[in-house]
Amino acid sequence: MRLEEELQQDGFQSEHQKAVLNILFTSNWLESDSARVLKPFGISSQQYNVLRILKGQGTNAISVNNIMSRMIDKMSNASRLVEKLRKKEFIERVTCEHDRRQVDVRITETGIALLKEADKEMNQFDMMKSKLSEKEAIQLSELLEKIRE
Amino acid sequence: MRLEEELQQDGFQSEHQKAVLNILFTSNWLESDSARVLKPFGISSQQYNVLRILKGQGTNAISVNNIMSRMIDKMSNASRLVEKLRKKEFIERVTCEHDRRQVDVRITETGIALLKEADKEMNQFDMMKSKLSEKEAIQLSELLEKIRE
DNA sequence: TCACAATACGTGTATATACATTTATTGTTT
DNA sequence: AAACAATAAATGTATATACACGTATTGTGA
Repeated sequence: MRLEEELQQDGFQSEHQKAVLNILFTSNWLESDSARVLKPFGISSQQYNVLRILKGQGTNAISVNNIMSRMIDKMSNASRLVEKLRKKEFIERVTCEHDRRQVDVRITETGIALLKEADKEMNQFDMMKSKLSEKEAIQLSELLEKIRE
Repeated sequence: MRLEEELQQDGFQSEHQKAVLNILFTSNWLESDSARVLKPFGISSQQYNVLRILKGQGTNAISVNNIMSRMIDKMSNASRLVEKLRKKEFIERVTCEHDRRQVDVRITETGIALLKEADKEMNQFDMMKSKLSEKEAIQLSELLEKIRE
């Protein structure tokens, strides 16, 4: 849908301004969709993000810092997120031998099972595939990465 | 910067997944930049958004509902945002004659002055102009709007 | 080796946010 | 006109978040 209609405006200062607002708006749009899907599972999209990062590490335990550096939202409090996931038994802590400041974390079987169920409902990637060709997806990533140069 | 480096990953499941994560990451990146710029002015980026909407209306007062429908983040509590801006005297309320449920709001001189100062520092649009051509900005908006179809 | 900087993580606190509910007013139906 | 639905905005409340500061541990330079 055109941004002009979404924000009830007749126009924007420039195409550059419109592009910025489109990024922010689309991100919010995606975010609120995943919040809705994840709510029945009792996790936030940030917690989902952490679980996916940990699943990507398989049986490896990684540090809270390592998790943080892989998160989309760098500013979030990884420590508290991890604690919340631990209380729900989706992840577990492993004491790190060579550096006792560090807390290593890995996903549990329960966590993997949850992700499996949640991923069935999280159809954002399938949605994307129906909306954009692979070529267009690559183009989109290229444009966004150009902005962050 | 490439998303693989930003998130310390060697790859993604698909170009579609990468594109979704790129949208979320870039939005966060823009958002935290504006939060940093706006902090000295004592307003959040949502409050800035409301002020810009009201400035766009000139001397016209518009309802809280109207503001909400124009906001990027639809889920935010427009009522409370308006109250915060009013306390700082950046906006004022006008009692609506024909519908006393409604609260009309308009920007004050102080608010306009603040926006003027803040806009000097908010160089996201200039930044965008240096990173993307107008053609690319249009292309980016088109791709994002295609996703939301 | 001892002081001190650096690092990893946790916590305190003020503020923000999401969502449901409440209050006030207006529209509508009979 | 009375009863009830619909709408606009405010508020209550639980949770989330940002940011500064605290604590424990490790690295490092004199």
